[in-house]
Amino acid sequence: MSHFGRSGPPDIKDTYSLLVLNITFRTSADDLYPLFDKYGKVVDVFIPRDRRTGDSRGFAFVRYKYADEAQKAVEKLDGRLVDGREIMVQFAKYGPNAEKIHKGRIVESDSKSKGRSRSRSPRPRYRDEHRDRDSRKRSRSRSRGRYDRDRHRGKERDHYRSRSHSGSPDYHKDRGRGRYDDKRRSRSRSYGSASPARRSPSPRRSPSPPPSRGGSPSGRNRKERSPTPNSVSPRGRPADSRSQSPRKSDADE
DNA sequence: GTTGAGCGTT
Repeated sequence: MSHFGRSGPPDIKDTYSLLVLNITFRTSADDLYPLFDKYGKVVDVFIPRDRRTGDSRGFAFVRYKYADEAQKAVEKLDGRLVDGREIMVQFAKYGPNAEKIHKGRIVESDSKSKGRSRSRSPRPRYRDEHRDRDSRKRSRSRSRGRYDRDRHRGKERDHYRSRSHSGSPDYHKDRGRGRYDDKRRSRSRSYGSASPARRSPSPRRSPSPPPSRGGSPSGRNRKERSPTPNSVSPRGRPADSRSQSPRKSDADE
């Protein structure tokens, strides 16, 4: 039975939290308890799950009674194949008892460990090295982003929709910001990738360096505002094909 | 039914 996490935190005054990552979405605390308990005294195993779906997030927290045991479990269970997947066990960095861990310095060396000649591994993550770091980072915006975005977007949109379809300054702001960000990023990349020297042969001599953000927006702003201040729509948006021909549904909705 | 970097609840 999984009485872990359901009864809440038993006692974190003298327990060390271990973070288990890379676990399968089907792995439960009961499955990790015996595995971790074998290496030391596990006080509690908690696996954060989604409130809406109730599915595991893919990581679990294992609380050990002693640091030496926890460390041992980390070295032993870290990289262990669980449910067909290699799990990553490491000391919890953030959490309710993070302070304790930081103070106790369990990861470094304890009075108990001191006497013991334990050559702790320099944490050589062969897995990470083998795997492409870029790919990892890129894939990062998938599961998490999806959930977060879906949740936030749906809520916000619903809220606005519920209130009124007209008068949404935030909506415009959000959209403009997103687009601006994209454009800026694209340009920024071009500069460094295409030919920075050509665009900026003498950066230090240049009296007006490329404004990144807030530095001197007048450069771009003035350009749009100076030429055709009257052309701009009353809404404050320049003539745009998209805005010029709004969908009927837009007005309807 | 899917996903895969990270940090936690009664």
